[in-house]
Amino acid sequence: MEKSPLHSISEENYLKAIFALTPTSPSGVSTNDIAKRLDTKAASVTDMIKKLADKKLVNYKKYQGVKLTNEGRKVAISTLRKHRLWEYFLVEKLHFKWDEVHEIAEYLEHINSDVLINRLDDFLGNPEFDPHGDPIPDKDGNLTPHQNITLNDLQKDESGVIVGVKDHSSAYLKFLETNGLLLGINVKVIDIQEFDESVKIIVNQQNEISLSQKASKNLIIRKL
Amino acid sequence: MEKSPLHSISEENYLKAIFALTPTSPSGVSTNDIAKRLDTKAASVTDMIKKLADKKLVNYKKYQGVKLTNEGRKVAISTLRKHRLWEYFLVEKLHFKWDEVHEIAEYLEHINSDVLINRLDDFLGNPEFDPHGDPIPDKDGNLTPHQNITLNDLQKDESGVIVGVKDHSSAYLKFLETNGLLLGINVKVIDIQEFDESVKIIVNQQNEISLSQKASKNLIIRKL
DNA sequence: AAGATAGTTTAGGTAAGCCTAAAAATCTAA
DNA sequence: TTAGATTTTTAGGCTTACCTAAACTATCTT
Ligand SMILES: [Mn+2]
Ligand SMILES: [Mn+2]
Ligand SMILES: [Mn+2]
Ligand SMILES: [Mn+2]
Repeated sequence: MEKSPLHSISEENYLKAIFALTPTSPSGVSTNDIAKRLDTKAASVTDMIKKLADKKLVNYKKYQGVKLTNEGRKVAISTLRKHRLWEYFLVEKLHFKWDEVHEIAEYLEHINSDVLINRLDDFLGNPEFDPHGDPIPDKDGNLTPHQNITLNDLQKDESGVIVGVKDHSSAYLKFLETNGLLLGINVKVIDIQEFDESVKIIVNQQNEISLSQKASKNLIIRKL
Repeated sequence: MEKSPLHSISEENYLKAIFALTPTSPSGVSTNDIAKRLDTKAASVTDMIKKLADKKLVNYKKYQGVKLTNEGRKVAISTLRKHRLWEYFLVEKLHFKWDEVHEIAEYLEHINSDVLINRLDDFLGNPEFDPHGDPIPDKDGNLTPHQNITLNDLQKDESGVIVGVKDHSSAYLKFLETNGLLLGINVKVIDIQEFDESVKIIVNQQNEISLSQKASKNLIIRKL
């Protein structure tokens, strides 16, 4: 008798997607949004939602969108924990760049062994944030949510420290890296253009660069 | 357009099983042997063998058993490399015992990223042997085969060093551990019972213990 | 309030990887 | 050398996770 996993890889990916989309659709995540995020078709999403509802991982009423149950949220957070710990491992121990780790972690996150992930956590020194500044849930599923102030919210002459990114695309992360915009770096807004909301900033009290609104609204900041 | 892996997890497991069974059935590995090793049914094996033959990973003639092609052997060895490197990681970095790592490595071995596995290899210091004494293939697929002399082959008063195990079961590994029979340990045969081929040995020039033939023929030795 | 449109579900189908039961091939041993 | 046993293959089914096309529901526009 082989012990089969409680949740399939697909189920875990759906739960994680619903969890991620919940803040912007708290009244119910739509079929289409899930389909877009998982690069699949709406009909497939409806299929899977029914299975998740049968397993009591989501609450679902036709045409009303979907919400995680407590149990579903637990699975999503546990998957996030694994994803972020593996990302941290890849960057800190195997010297990957922060734009190279997401895809590999998409696979590693589905290795389900509590012993494994807790030992990895200890081996890494119980890190609080992943390489993109996202908080790593602890083994009891506690997740300190990000503050949501971005560079775009700063006024002229205000400064802050980079603590995370909202856009995890390789293109964006590479762009940040070439401009020295890494976690922990100090930024000060010295000018804001009205017409396109682009900002001129000083990076680390040294270089002066200018960022589009799209770039600045994806950079999470702790105000100083 | 998602890039889908060249070989499925199932395909990799079949290729690994065929590779492992080849030494004892060089003229062709039988359907039943594969089924037993993978804990599946003969009919399922026939299905998969056909798929592998279509992909030119094995040569197959009905009722004649199956042999790996060069390409198939490459995939098998690459999977072994991953399996053994992850086992080494689990024992050396996460402090698992040697009897606890196999199952987890069964999953980790299917994460297919050359960059990942080569960086892991470097991080671990390019180990040559896994926690069970099995050789780890290098990145070009070179695999130094084990010598096959076991404790059972030693004559009275001969001694050797433990370099591996043939039986990887948790029961056997735990038994060895409680008797101090670990890799690198010195053993000397001081008596052999004719009637049941059990041996009395001295472990590490200290403890005297007695081993059944079943126990001694699964312990790989380098003669001194 | 009705029709157009956008979003969602259903219907029906596919491929992978497994299964049981039955048929066919091969091996073994008298 | 041939009957019986064993092994292997085939036939037909199942589940998961996808898909397209068509039908349905909800929402927006006039
Ligand atoms: Mn994933
Ligand atoms: Mn991340
Ligand atoms: Mn495996
Ligand atoms: Mn091993």
